[in-house]
Order: sequence, then C-alpha cells, then structure tokens
Amino acid sequence: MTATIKDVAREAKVSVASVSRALNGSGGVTPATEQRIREAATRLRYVPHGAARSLITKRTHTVGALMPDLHGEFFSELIRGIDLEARSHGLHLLVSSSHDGVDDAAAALRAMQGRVDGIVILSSPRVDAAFLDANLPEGLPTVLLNSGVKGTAHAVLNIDNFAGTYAMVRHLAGLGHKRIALVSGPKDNFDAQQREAGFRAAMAELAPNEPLRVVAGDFSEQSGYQAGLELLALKTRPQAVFAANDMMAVGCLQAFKEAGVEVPGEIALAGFDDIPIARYVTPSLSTVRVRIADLGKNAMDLLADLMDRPGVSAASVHTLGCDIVVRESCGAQRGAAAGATTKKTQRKPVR
Amino acid sequence: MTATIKDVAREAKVSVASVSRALNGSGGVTPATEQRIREAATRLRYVPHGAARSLITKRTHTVGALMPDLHGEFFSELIRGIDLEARSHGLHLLVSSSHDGVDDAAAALRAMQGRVDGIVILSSPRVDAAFLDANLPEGLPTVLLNSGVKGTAHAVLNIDNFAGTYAMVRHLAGLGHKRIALVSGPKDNFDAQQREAGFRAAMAELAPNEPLRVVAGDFSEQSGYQAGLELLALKTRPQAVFAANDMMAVGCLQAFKEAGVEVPGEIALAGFDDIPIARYVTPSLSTVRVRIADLGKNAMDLLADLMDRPGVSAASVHTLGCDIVVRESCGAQRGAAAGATTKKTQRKPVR
DNA sequence: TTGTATGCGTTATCAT
DNA sequence: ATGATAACGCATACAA
Repeated sequence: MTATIKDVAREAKVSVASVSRALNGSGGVTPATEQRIREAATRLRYVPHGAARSLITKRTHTVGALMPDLHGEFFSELIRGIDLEARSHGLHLLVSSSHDGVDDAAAALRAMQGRVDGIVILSSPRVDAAFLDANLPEGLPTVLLNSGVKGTAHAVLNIDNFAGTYAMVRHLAGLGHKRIALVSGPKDNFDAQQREAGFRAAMAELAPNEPLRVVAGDFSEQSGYQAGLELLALKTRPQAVFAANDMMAVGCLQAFKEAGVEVPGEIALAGFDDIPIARYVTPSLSTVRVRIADLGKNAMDLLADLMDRPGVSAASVHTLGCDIVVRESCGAQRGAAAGATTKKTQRKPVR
Repeated sequence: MTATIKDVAREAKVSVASVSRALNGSGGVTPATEQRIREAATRLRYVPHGAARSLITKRTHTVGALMPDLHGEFFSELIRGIDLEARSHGLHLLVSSSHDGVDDAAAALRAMQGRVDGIVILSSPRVDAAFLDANLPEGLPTVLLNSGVKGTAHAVLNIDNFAGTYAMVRHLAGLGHKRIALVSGPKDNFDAQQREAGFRAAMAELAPNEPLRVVAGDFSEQSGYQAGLELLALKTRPQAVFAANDMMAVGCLQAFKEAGVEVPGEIALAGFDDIPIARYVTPSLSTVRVRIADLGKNAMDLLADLMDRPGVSAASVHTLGCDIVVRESCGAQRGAAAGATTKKTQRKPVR
C-alpha cells in the first residue's frame, strides 16, 4: 500500500526497470542483483500496485461474475466452483450479485469495465440477448450460464434440464406410474421451460395415451403446496408427481401429508435440483441432481479458454449433465443409487 | 473497452480535461459543451477505465471479502448481505473464498493490494492476529468477522453466541429440563468456544446442581450422530440436548430416531444457526437464529465507516444479536414465536 | 470556461 | 546486464 517500485529501486540501488525485471522473472538480471532486489522488496513489504500494473499490461487477472439476487445453495456453490477454478487459473473474482432490475445489472456491467478480463453471467429473464448486446463491451470474453439466448457471439453453458427430466420421468414410468403430473415453473424461466419440454417429450414417448396433467407453479414452496392441493382434487389422481424444482416438491409433500395421502404409497413424488433439504424431509425426496459447483468450474474453464485466445469466435453451446437420485419419495428401493443419465458436459458447437 | 477519454475529446472537439470535468460533474463546464460531451460519450459507448482512474484517484471503490472454504447458506447469505450493502454505498465486491491454507490466504490478501479500499475478513483458526499483522497492509480499513483476535487495531464484529446459547438453555430449563447436555463444536473454532462458554454459564446459573454433560463434536452431521449415540448410552439420560450447531442437531435427531427415542417426548433437542433444513426435519428443530445477511450488511457498514474517515483508530468490538426460534423439537407449544434475546448490534469500543 | 501539462505505479522499448 | 524514458488512461493544478 505504501512502498512503490521506486522505493525498492532506491533501497536496492538499482533502477526501477531492474526491479520490475527481477520480480517478474523476465530475465536479464544477475543472480546477485536479483537477490539484492528481492531482499529490498521483502524488507519494504513491497507489493506491486494492481491497478498500475493492469493499466500497462492490459490484463487485470480478474474475472467478473454477474448474477441476479439469489439466496441459498445455488448461489454459494456456483460462486464456490467459479472461485476455486479461477484461483487455479491465477485469476481473481469480482462478484456482482443481488441485482434485480435491468438498469441495476447494466450499471454493474459498466462498472466492471477495465476491471475484468472476462465475465461469467448467470442469465435471468431480464438479462437477455438484447441486454447483453447493449451493455457488453465488444470483445470481452463472456460465458453465459443457463441461458436461452441463441445465436449470440458468446459461449453458453446450460444444465441438461431436458435429459434430467426425461430420465426421471422414465424412472417413474419404470416403476409402473403412467399417470404422471407435472408441477411446472415460471413461464419466463429458462430452466423451467426446458424441464417442461423434457417432461412433455418423455410423456409423449412413455405414456402416449395419458392426458397431460400440468399445473403451474413458480418455483416457490407455497406454489408447490397449492399445486399439491389441486392435484389431490383431480377426478383421477395422478400416480406420481414430478415437480420442476425441489422447493415445490417439498410444498407438494406438505400438502399430501396434511391431506393424509401417503407418499410414496398412494402417490409418488420427485423434484429437481437436489437441494440439501431434499435428503432431510420425510420421506426423503427423489430428485435430479445438479452439480452446481461443477457448473461454476466448467464455466470458469470455458472462460479461461476464451481469454487465452482472443479474437477467436466464442460462439458455442455446452451442456452439463445431471444424475437422478433415487430416495424414498418415489417408492423405489431405498438407496444411494444414482444412474448417470446424461452425457457429461458434452460439447456441441453452434453453427 | 476500446474508447478512451481521448476519443471522446476528439469526437466532442474539446480537451480531455473538459471531458473529465463534464462526466464527473466537477463543474466549470458550459451546459452546452457538457451536452455535447455526453452525447459523444454515449455515442462512443465510453466507460472510464477503472484501473486508470483508481491509479490517480487512490480509490478503487471496491472492497475485498476474504473467507475460508465454506459451503452452503452461511457463505451465500453473508456475501449477499455484504454485496447488497456495498452496492448501496457505491462499492464493488472482490471475493476471495475457498482458501484453506495460510499461504493461500496470504497470497489472496497480497493480490488485493491496490485493488480494494477495504477488506472484510471472515476469521478461521488459521487466520489469526499474527497472520493479519504479517499480511495486512498498514492502514487498510479492515473488519474482522467472528473473530477471537483481541487487541488488534481492527474493527471486530461477532455473533452473540454467548447470549444466544444462554437464552436457549434458559428456554429449555423453563420447560422443566434440568439435565441438559451439550454437543460441542471444534475446539479451535471461535463460535464453538463462545457457545460452550454460554452453555456453561447458563447451566451454572440455572441448574447449578447438575453435573455437566458435554460431548465433543466437530460441527458435522456425522459427529452429531455419534454424540447422539453416546448420550443415549449414558446411565442417566439427559432430558434435553443442545447441539452447538444445527447440522449436529440433525445428526442427533437421526440417532434418536433410529434408537426409537421420541423427540421431544423422551428427549428435547435444540440447535444453533437456523439453517434452512431446521424447519424441514421431523420434528422441526428449535434453534438459535443468526441473521447472516444482517451480519454481512453490518460488516459492510462498519467498513464503509472506517473508509470514510481514515487515520482514526479502528479498534472496536461489535456484536450482532440472535433470536431463539421455538419449533417442535424442544417440546414447547408449536409456533413461530421468537423472542429477541440479545441486544441488537451493540457497540462496545475496546480500550 | 477551456486547454496544457504533470503525475499516479507499472511494464516495455531502446539505448548503453 | 542495466538504466533512462515513454507509454497506459485518467484527474487535476495551473495557465490562458
């Protein structure tokens, strides 16, 4: 904070250029003088001034993470995955979370100018293609997470919602359940859309003669509870319920419990996400596991890749596979058994 | 990323100085030319280069957050609280989490040099007073979270573990339980130490004739499970168990369930933290709630305060109160009832 | 009101 | 191998 390169130069009786060379290992400096310089540096507790360095270097060794206002496990695990991998690439992490409005996000993005070498963006309905075009500096390496935006010039990494849902529906069908209902998520949410698509595709194939039962939710526990009540009121009750996320499944479970309907005895239940709560409810919840930290790690790897070779077209689409986790709520044999259902982080370049 | 202040100056046909003045509102510029400059700036999508600006300004408008490798709710809520409050102060957040080793943390701290105006540090056994003295740049505003370090030159903000524990023990005692056992946390963990101290103080006062039953845990669910088994094996079983955190309480609960011991009928149970899982286990878990986001918010406020007036001695100790949350596991009437038990964020300057 | 010139701390270029 | 010195993009003291 206080000692600059000049101080070190004076202390070691050399020029600032030599100090820079010695400390950066650029070569061209006698072992003897390097030794002297290093000693002077530690004696003065010298640490290069990041801003000054990046001004000339054009590199901040920092990546930004832009995400909406999230609570809970998803956020922390994602950040954790990104940060861990960033460190292993020698990069730091500038986080800007908790922004809800468009202008809020835009301001955050602008503020990252000249402070980051690349950005990971977790999409939300508000942060779409138009927004990015308008606010993202040209040429800044960017990775979009869970994004529906197509045909952008950016790398996109998605959870394999479709395959995960499909696999779970197949599992339920394999247990003999044909009347499977879906509790869907918010209409404008990308994950929710894909999960519903997966559900419809699976049902069309596995139970083509069943009428589709879809009741709308919004990813909240409360909406899951409501959906649970609606489902119980149906003339012909479903044999199984697939909720588009775990929180809604938990809400359903509560509704079923209060109505005295046994799970999985009278009705099977499954969710999506594998939040920590899933294994602690009674009965424990079968679900589709998303390895969130891996999502962050892969995003960071993708970004580091883009940063390494600038100018190259970044457009590509990647997918992170999910596993299904069978617990008690869907009536199968109890156990940790998890079948890998979707290919791991398969890469499919967009044309 | 590409347009600099010079480009704007050329475009608006003025000097760079005028551009700077106009865009920073330093005054001394005709409304007409200001208008012209602003238009040129937006046309060129000009955004000031952060590094360059902070080089001359000596201000980065960024605060750092240094924390150990944490999963889950605590991390995310803390970051959320800090980030939210940072934004309202016009500050950005540079996160460095997930470091476990001392040198790892030291490197992270060094890397923040010249990139932040202040730091929030979540202490861990490894990050102690000596570490901070050695690695913290002199004069950099710093707030220590959940730290046992005394007599440092920094502001310290702690959870009121002592009072929270005391209040819960009092609640249990008020329910008629006198034989209360403690499942303690890691010996080198500051929170765990304070919670044990609170437990001992409460027992000394509320059940002075009872022998102390303390079984060691390490904050993990597994250790709680083990502790639960040990407690069941005791000649005289405790009437209530207070676990130093919720995860251990959940472990206990599992042990009790498997042993066919009813909670709260045969044994009452309480935890600490109020993690989301607490309300979803059966029976739901009574616990001491820590408002983690508030912890982050207060830390950020403290830091902003320090940053505002430099040079002033920062030494001070602050405490964030907790509430007890009564659920089913301790046998009281069901309900949300939460009594505020400890003073809110009281301020006690250290001499 | 506006422009010129200097310096922030560093790396990179070019002499020596 | 080492030292001057010019950038980097910006804010500001000073001159006009």
